[in-house]
Amino acid sequence: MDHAHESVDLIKIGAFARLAGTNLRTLRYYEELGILAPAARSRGGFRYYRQTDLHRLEMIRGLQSLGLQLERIAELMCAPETGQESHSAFIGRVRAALEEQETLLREKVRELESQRRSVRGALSKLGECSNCQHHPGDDNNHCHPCALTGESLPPMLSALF
Amino acid sequence: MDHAHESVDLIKIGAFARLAGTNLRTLRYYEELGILAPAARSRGGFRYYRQTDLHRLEMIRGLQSLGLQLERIAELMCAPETGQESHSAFIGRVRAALEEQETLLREKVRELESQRRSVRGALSKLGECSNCQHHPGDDNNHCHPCALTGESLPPMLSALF
DNA sequence: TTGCTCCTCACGTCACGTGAGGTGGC
DNA sequence: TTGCTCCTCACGTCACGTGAGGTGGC
Repeated sequence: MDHAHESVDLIKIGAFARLAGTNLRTLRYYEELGILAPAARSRGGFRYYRQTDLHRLEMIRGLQSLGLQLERIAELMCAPETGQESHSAFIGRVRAALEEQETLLREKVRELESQRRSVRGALSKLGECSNCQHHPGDDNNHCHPCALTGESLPPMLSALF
Repeated sequence: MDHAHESVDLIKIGAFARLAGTNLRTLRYYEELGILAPAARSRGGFRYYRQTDLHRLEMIRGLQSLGLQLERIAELMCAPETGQESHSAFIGRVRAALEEQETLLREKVRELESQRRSVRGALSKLGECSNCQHHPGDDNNHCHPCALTGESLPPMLSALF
């Protein structure tokens, strides 16, 4: 348990947090939930992390940014030591986790690209608005429909008018 | 204030939430923060929303999924009625909000594409692992480096080994 | 009038943020 | 020994979740 001094690349929580762009509280919370445990503890209770655990942390952060809760992330990324498990079963779990993430990433990218098209559409319509004497307000139903074209506004403009 | 019955397309909070795929608590919270106010209230206090406000809600949700806090979203999407403001100043604010969103979307998509390449790399390497007799564990430094190739694992595999 | 929807508190939760007060490590 | 880092509580916060108890609307 206490071989911090004999291992090669263990670093303390502060350095680990800096390298990862996060902070101490978050790392302690992840340990509490069993998502990311330090490789060792010193006699005094100091946490020591492996540099390779930076990749694990990056994966956790990536899954969080996709909207997953930490409990779900813990399931997907559960430690290898789940009882006595065959090699192929372990590989299967890893593959399933990666494929799940792939699916989520694909869907999210599609969603964001669609949002982006919507924003671009609004920006291009906004070019006309700057040369228009009509103001969005209660009187003209917030420019719905547009007085120039008679068409309804792009959704992202409707959101702001 | 109380012209719910004379307006055309006002709907109650339940129908609005269903159409938007959200719930009542969230809508009430957005009103409390001043991000999304109902167009009208009935005598009894019932909230009435415009269908066009669905677009506003979608924009809020989109910005949230990019990691923005509601306070920041409130600033970006602040209502037109900010004192006496010129037409061009208002258009300028709208353009700034849309351009900010465009930038955030562009960056996020790049980030997700990069994550996706990383996941794909891990999945392809995992094909080799299923035919390998080595197990990741404390004894072999969790397959770091890989016993077959001598190279370090793809980050997303390192995260799970 | 009945039933469904909506109302306002108000306490709970998740993922941390932020000190208080104390100790470890080179 | 000094200074910086780390430790464990523990209360606060943001964005809601989830009832309790009561009233509005067709």
